[in-house]
Amino acid sequence: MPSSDFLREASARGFVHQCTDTEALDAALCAGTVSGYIGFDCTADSLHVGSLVQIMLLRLMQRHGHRPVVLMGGGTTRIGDPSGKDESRQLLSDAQIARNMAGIRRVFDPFLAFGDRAPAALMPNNADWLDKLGYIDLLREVGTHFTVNRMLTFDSVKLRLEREHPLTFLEFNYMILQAYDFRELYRRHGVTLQMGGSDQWGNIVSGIELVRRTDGATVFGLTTPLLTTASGAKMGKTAQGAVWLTADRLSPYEYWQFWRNTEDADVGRFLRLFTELKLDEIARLESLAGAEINEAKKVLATEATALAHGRAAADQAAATARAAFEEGEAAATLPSVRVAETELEQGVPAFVLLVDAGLAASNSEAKRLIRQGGVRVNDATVQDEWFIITAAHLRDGAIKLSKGRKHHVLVRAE
RNA sequence: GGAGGGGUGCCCGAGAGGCUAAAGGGGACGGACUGUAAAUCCGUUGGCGCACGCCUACGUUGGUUCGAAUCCAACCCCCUCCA
Repeated sequence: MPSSDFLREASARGFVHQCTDTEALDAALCAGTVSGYIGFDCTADSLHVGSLVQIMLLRLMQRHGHRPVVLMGGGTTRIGDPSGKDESRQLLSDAQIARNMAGIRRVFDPFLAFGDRAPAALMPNNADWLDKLGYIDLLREVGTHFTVNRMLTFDSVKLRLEREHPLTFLEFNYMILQAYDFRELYRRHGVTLQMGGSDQWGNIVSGIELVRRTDGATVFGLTTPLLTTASGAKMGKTAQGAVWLTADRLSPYEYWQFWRNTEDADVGRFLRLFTELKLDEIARLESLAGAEINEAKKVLATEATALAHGRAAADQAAATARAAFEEGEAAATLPSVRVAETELEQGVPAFVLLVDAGLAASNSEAKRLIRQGGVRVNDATVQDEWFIITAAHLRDGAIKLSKGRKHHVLVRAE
């Protein structure tokens, strides 16, 4: 059992997959403030739940008085992470990267305190040092510490070679750049811990060794488990796409819904990782049997939403869902679309409204949905694919349009 | 630079002149069953005011043909081996 608060809670909550030296890290955490970092690529202007474990881990550090460091991969993104498959990654412009970085910064605001609070979070950008690197200098100074023999043994490399999938030299160099990042953060900010997903293990270890060889310092690495749902699916994909952490990409209500629809078997694990409820409370919630566990899912949804979007938005999302699902009412806070009043008075085919409301991608799809009995207007199933919706369907100024059991949109006249 | 293999729908992957809007699987969506869960079963899965019609689609551009994802040419990209 680790004696540092941070490590003890991190392992109890399921954040720890592997650690380079648990005891020594634990001792360092007990001795004083530790700065730990996780790197993020700047390939989009927001992050999705796929990164949430890492974000929560940084937050956990800060809660226990340590300094979280968010490394923006401004430099590495200029090259483009080659780990994707055959897709030709389009190079992002510097302006786009800058924009993405600003967007990602926003993601962290609710999770970390950057200001002047004691161990304020930092957000350096590796472009600050990578851009200036001279190739020959790097080879002489860093390259000598890496043996190809060793590099070939890393899983990321080995798997590729075994499966006879191409591995570009650029990709092969990635671990060197990442190792360089670690050393740079150690030198600039005294960062002694790198965290990341379990797939980062090799890269992290490389950094640790580089720091030890060139600077004679002992630094640590810690990885989080790879997250999949209990039924094996990748975390964070939903009908509409990725589950984004910012409201401009995904509304708090939909974010809440995502967590509400967690599989039974994942509830306990997710409560530990993605909420800050006490562990005994979580134990109680996850032990709920049968339909009771829905209560736990609601708590999970509300707590997780509160972290990303604030308590008020989370409560409102919960209330909206309660009204829509448990009372069968059209809560005024459901997502809504506006339609011209005149149009509504003349009557609009239901399939057209479905498309306008974003519930269907095309008229064909909308009609298909109706044919399959998946569409309801004010909770009455639409039978005819040419069904016309008129102002007469308005209830309190809105029409509740539903697709399937879970998707509701209010159509308002204007 | 040389030799060979390949680029198909959201993804994987069949097809090798008309019967192909393109098998099969995955994913996704809808329905049934439920608990806004999982598993299971059924259905759907290019667009178009849309049932036998039109348009768009098998790397790109041209060509052969009554007719091309399928044949030919050039080009682009990827992979393997050789130099």
